[in-house]
Amino acid sequence: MNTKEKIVAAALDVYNREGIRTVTTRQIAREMGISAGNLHYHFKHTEDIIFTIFGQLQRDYDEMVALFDKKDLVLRELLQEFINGSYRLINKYRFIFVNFVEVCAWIPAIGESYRDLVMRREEQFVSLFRYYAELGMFRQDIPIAILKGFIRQIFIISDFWYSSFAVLGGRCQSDALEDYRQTIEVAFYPYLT
Amino acid sequence: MNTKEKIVAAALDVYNREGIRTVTTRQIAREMGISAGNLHYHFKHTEDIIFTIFGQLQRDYDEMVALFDKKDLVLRELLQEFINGSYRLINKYRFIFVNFVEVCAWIPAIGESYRDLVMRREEQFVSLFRYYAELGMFRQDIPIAILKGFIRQIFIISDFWYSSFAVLGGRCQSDALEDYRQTIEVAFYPYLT
DNA sequence: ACAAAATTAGAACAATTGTTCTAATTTTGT
DNA sequence: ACAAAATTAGAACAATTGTTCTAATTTTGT
Repeated sequence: MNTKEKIVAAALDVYNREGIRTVTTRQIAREMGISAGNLHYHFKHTEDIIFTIFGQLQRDYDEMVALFDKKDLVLRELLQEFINGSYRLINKYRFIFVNFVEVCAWIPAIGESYRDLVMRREEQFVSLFRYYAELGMFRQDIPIAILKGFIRQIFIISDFWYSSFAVLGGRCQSDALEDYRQTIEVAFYPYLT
Repeated sequence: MNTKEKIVAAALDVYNREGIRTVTTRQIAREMGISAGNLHYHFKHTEDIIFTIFGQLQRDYDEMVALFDKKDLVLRELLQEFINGSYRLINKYRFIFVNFVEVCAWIPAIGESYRDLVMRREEQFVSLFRYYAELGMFRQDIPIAILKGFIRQIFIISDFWYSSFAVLGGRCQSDALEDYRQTIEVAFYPYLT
């Protein structure tokens, strides 16, 4: 791992731990035992670090989705894979989810990139649900408007479940995954056959 | 409106507009045409302003709920009142919702106060749904675990819908309410009879 | 009317911030 | 082996921050 990668890893760690509000580039540098000057040699601006982290999140996400496609799963299996996989990402990059609006206002390219991702995701979900509806695993009597609303719901829950969990005072890791699983499953419950 | 109230109003306005990340007490003071020294005469610390705003949000919320209780509504009417009322609050205090985790980490009293509110809200919802289930307006066959999960879902959506809307690039006010209404209604859809 | 208290503006302070600059050291390609 | 390029530490900079201090002005209670 070269210095640039180490900076990204350290920044992710510190941001997750303390939030973007109070963390400084000096603190990130100190934490990893390099000078602030050196950090800014590799990343001229703080935004550049965060933008790099966001890029990593997107690559991780695409990788996860590609993995699902290969496996050809039953809907309930896919749901479990989705829960485990998305939880891992949400937890790994939680500071971004916790500060999503501010980050997008600060670095507009992240907002644009996210909106692209969401549009792709939405289509994937629609065709996925159609596929499982034909296999009799997903309800067939759902109007498209409701279906899109349901997908929107899943996005809100998966993007902001961590924020809610954190605000409610959740700490323990094992509780966290169970809480996330429960929340997503309940959202799906009325739509499964 | 005395100076103290004016400061709170101006702060709410500026925070909603620009987010807590970049706004300074100097900027709030400048915006309302008073000196920074004067602002800090009324609020020694920045946290005190935010804590006051959060107190206002809670009073507004309690007021809204009390209004519902008086009216003795049919479930679908109540749902509409809830959507309109909660939207008004979410929009009025949007900067808090957008920075909920950071605000709670910064000012622990807000987190504690919110957790109290959520516990009260949860009980209210359970007994409300029981009441409407007896009247045949809400499904009676929902296990309590699912019901609690559904309530959790509603909280996540109402607390973070704005964040999602903002990140998706939503701007226009009229679109916003419709989007919120649609999202909440779809969440309720499978549980109404 | 007038003393005491409350409010105000503006200067001042000490700390911190992101970033740049400089000079030294290390690594790389040949 | 050695010149050029990349990396590093640490000092330096200019701007900004929340907050305090001081002295003036305004309001309040009697």
